[in-house]
Amino acid sequence: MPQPPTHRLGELQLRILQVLWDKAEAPVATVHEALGGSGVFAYTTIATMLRKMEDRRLVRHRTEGRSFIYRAAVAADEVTRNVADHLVDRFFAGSLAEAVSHLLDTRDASKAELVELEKLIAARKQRL
Amino acid sequence: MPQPPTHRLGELQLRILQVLWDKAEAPVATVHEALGGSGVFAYTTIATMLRKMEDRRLVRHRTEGRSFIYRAAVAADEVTRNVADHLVDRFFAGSLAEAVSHLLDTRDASKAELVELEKLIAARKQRL
DNA sequence: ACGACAAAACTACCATAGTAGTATTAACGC
DNA sequence: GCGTTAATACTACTATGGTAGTTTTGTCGT
Repeated sequence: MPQPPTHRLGELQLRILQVLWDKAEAPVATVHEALGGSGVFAYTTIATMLRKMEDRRLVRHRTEGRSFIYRAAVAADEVTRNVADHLVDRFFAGSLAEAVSHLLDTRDASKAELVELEKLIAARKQRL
Repeated sequence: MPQPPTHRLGELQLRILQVLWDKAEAPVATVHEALGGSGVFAYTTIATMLRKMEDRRLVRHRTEGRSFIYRAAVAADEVTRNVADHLVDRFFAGSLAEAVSHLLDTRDASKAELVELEKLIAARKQRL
């Protein structure tokens, strides 16, 4: 089965997946609610999107009574990895350091964050 | 002028922008060539895309003789920042450390890279 | 002046994301 | 049984990215 190209998901698709990752599984109504309810999206919008996403094998469903209970068919890690990799490749010519440098530049990291990053890196150096 | 939403550019658009960032300005033919010439894209594909991108204010052009000389209307930094921010927000709930951690996990960074990152972070700590 | 050429303009597709109204169906309460 | 309701199914439409053929136009060499 060709994994769907997860590095190019739309905004809504992502949000839907995040709900499903969070809840493991959920009927349409729950996803709809989690995304802000009818003030934000029509119920049918979510239902339609879920159906389209099932075509693309991003989610699956089982039936319970007359309801479809959906769950994600791609792992959060998987998607995150694809997106992040893609980003680093496209914008930083594959250079991790450049990518991080840019992140530090533009999100002005706090002292605490920097310390945490140092710890991360130290830990990783150990592991080599 | 509402900046165009640069965090959602297509692959080709990105590649075109990268050529223009690299060359400052260029006629269609040059962009076309830089992207691999007719073996990869028809000339008209690039021309059409550039026109669409001008509609969306991603590029601008001036006329020289009968040729359009295009240049990027969005800065590389700008776009990179938007995309990276978007990524961190969407996937890591805004946590820079989480984002970097994930990057380290999945791209198994070399020792040299880790050292470089340490330097980056040290330098940044100084600057606070 | 005229024809060749090169450039842009126009047109036309396809795919996918997003959005949502309308139709259908099926179960449940009464 | 029958109607209400809640669910999915169907349909339709907009926007955008990608792709490229066809047409028009303008300039340059002869």
